[in-house]
Amino acid sequence: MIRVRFAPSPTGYLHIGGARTCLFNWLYARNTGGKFILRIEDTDLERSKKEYLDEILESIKWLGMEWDEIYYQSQRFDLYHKYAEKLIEEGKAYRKEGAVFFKYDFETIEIDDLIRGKIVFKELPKQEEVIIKSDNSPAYNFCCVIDDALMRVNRVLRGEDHISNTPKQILMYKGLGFEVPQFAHLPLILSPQGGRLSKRFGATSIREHRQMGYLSEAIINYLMLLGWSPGEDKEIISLNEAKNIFNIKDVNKTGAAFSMDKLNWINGSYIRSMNMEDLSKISKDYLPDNYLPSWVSQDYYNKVISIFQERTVRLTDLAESMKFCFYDDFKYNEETQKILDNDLSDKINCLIEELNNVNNFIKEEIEEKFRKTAETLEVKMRVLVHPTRVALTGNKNGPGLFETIEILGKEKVLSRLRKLVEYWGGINE
RNA sequence: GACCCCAUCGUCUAGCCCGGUCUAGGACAUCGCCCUUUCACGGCGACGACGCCGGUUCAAAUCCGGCUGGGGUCGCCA
Repeated sequence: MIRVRFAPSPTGYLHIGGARTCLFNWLYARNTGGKFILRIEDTDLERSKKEYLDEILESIKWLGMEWDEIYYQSQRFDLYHKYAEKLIEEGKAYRKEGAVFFKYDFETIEIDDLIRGKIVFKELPKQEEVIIKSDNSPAYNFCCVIDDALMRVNRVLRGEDHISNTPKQILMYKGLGFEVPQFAHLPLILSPQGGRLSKRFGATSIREHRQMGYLSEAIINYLMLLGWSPGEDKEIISLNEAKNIFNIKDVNKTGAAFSMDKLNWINGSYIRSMNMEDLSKISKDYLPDNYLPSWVSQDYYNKVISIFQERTVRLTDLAESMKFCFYDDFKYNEETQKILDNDLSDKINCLIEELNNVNNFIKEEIEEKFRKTAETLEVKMRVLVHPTRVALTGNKNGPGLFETIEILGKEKVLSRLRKLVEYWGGINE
């Protein structure tokens, strides 16, 4: 049975790269019917924080993954010390400057990487490696080897940045008398410019992306596409579908640059495909406190959401774009004012009258009235449409005007149109 | 600098393992057209890549070598 693990260190929030490593481990385990282990590498007591730990666990779950076993290195210090003692007794390690060093002889090391094939190290920069630090805490490479061996991890999938750790670790496996697992080094996720994904590039944590209005399905979908392809020109794919066809052999070797544009596209695509109930519910998590006036009914809210659904890229966009549906007190801005340069009071007054006569206030009837009015006044539809949109929404573009009118309702529509006429009156005085 | 990894459109990729089906396919982005009351969605189209040099071969994006370029690691961090 295949046993893989994701081993985050709770010294920061779960970032994009970590999430992708976690994802590929998860996919590999689920595809093969193996086990997915989570190991918290909290040996750095100084930098490890409970806050980070909680967030990492939360993010993994939020992304839709679950683990079969979880371990904490901070609870296993005795174990590491025991093995260190054993190595000392066997003459494979020694104490020096208050620390314990593992010593190894120069030796050619071969890694048979599942993704890269054979990797050969002809020499190593050092002949010793700290395994117990002078403050008595165990060092990374040592814990990693002991845990992977004891947890019976037989496939180690990790970032390419760990390739250079691998020969040291193999030497430790051998020194400890453990069986060496198979390794697979995943390509790195690079910044949009191609360099290292770091602070320079705005948001790196999953948490931040969630806060920015990205859906977990979109993030996970996008991450999957970085270094792996489901084939058949498929781009939108769920975690569940992916787990059925994932194969470690199909993973690329090349680093992949992170593209916000593509993530945005995928996110929009998922938003568009959501059902009303789900979108309505989740969208509320992204509204500022006390954003919705008390008079707003669920039915009205849903209708509003429905006209914005196909033009929403991130859930956080909604609060701003929907504003005119809940508030009357918007101003015509500089850009929209240009559309109101011509005083069309007479024409808009006709329109007000016509709309006032609509009994069944639905978009078909409303459109009908618009066409009729335009025809009577011998003007193009656009002459009426554009100023009306500005009067009703404050913006020069947005959802279809007739459905917007239907949703706003006769009362709001007429009062906002009258306000426009007043505005023109004010200018002319 | 040493060691290691990588190399197809601007970006993510398909194809490469098993050479001919590739005048290299798809997606994002960009641009244009259509739909249309605007934006968006959708549809159609354009732009756009096998890094370079050698070798093997009747034939190379595909195999081999070198070069160049990019990336990673060189912590008593993980």
